Amino acid sequence: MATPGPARRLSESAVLDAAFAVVAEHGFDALSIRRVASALGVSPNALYTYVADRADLLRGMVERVMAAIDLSALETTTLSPADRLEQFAVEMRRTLLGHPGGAALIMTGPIDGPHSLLLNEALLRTVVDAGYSLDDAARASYSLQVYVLGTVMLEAADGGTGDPEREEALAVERRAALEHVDASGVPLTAQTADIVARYNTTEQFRWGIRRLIDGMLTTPSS
Amino acid sequence: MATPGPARRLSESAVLDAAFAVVAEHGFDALSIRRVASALGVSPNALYTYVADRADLLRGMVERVMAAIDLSALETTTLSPADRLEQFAVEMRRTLLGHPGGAALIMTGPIDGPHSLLLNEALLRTVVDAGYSLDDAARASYSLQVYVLGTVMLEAADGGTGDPEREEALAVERRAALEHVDASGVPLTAQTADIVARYNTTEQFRWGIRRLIDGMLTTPSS
DNA sequence: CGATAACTCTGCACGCTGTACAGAATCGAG
DNA sequence: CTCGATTCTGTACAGCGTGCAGAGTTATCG
Repeated sequence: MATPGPARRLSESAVLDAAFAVVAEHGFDALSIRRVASALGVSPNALYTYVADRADLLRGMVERVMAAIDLSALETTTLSPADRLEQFAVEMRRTLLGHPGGAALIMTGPIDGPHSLLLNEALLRTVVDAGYSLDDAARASYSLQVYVLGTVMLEAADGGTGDPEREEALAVERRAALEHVDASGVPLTAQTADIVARYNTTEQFRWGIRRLIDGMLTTPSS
Repeated sequence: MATPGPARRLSESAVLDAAFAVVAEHGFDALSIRRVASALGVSPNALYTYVADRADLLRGMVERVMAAIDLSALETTTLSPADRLEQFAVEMRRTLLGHPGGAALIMTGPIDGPHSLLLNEALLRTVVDAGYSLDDAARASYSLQVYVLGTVMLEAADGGTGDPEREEALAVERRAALEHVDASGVPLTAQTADIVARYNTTEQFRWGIRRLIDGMLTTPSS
């Protein structure tokens, strides 16, 4: 080894593993330096060898989650560019909601790590392939990310996990809750309760993202 | 008074005022029951008369922020429905980013208070006015909220406050940071650095929300 | 080989958090 | 006047991030 001192007993990767394990078992709110350390059988301050502070730990976790997103739908040339974008968006939403703490993590700070750049790059390639200018491709790429991340945030706040069964259960629950809303001030909302209850579903996500994509890919270049 | 016991020295409204004052002065991360209590010159536990717990305080604050959003653009019948939606979206983003802690607050839990319902209702009216079915109007209303809230979340994580000057300063800063990115793996991102640096600006927001709106209002009913 | 300097990890400490619990003070109703 | 409900204070506990001092381990240099 090139450096003096005792060999490290852990690695940043092991710390991240433990952090995700804590989130998976006890939930994102229970994530703490002390808990991760105890899961690793190590004193809390030992972690500061591997991460600068709690925020740095979160950055590392965000990077992991972003890396877990499968970009391959964007390269599936048998699909139209619009279909590629839609399929990728669905995949991105699914991954973020399914990953333990994924949704909570994307809200903890800027999303600008290496894997986020790669994701942006893959999106850019797809839109450019569709025949759009680089500038418009960049704007479209960001808008798509906005939509996906916004969805994930709202669904996570509502308790969603990406699991279809849970999605269905939440929709039923939400439908029941809407029965108790006073309809007098919000008649249209009351009339559309069946739709409102299903806001946080894959179908609604597809509905919106598809229209965003179509809006972006049909408007002539600015 | 109908109830026994000493008169209340505060009100939920006063507690919320103090909470926003704390956020305005010390930032959202410094918001705590104890700080709010001390700002009110009262012991921490006194707040529990007015709010059930910290989460309940946050709920109240979210409600306040949602109430601050001006819905009048949606009723401006001199504009086309699409223009009304766009103008409202811009206003909603501006309000959330400008309100102290507004962006952070919308990420703290579900957004389903009374004022959120009113906002949804006003959106529904506008889309229905444009000639769309109630069901599509509901879906469109949610999609627009997703886009606005997603934008606000990402911009807030990046340090945005809705202030145009700050927006400009952040764009310059971000442009400089992109110089140091290794362009080899992400050539298109590097080529579009001028756009990427301006992702979190009002222009980019208008670009995206307009295309979402157009995509929603031109696609025939499902 | 022995000294040195670098490095990892532990233990203690500080100030902060939300909030449970007990009790004092204050009031309206019987 | 008493009783019970209500508001607020004070104390206490378990937990948090992390600064600091020191013990132990190791590669490199004289």
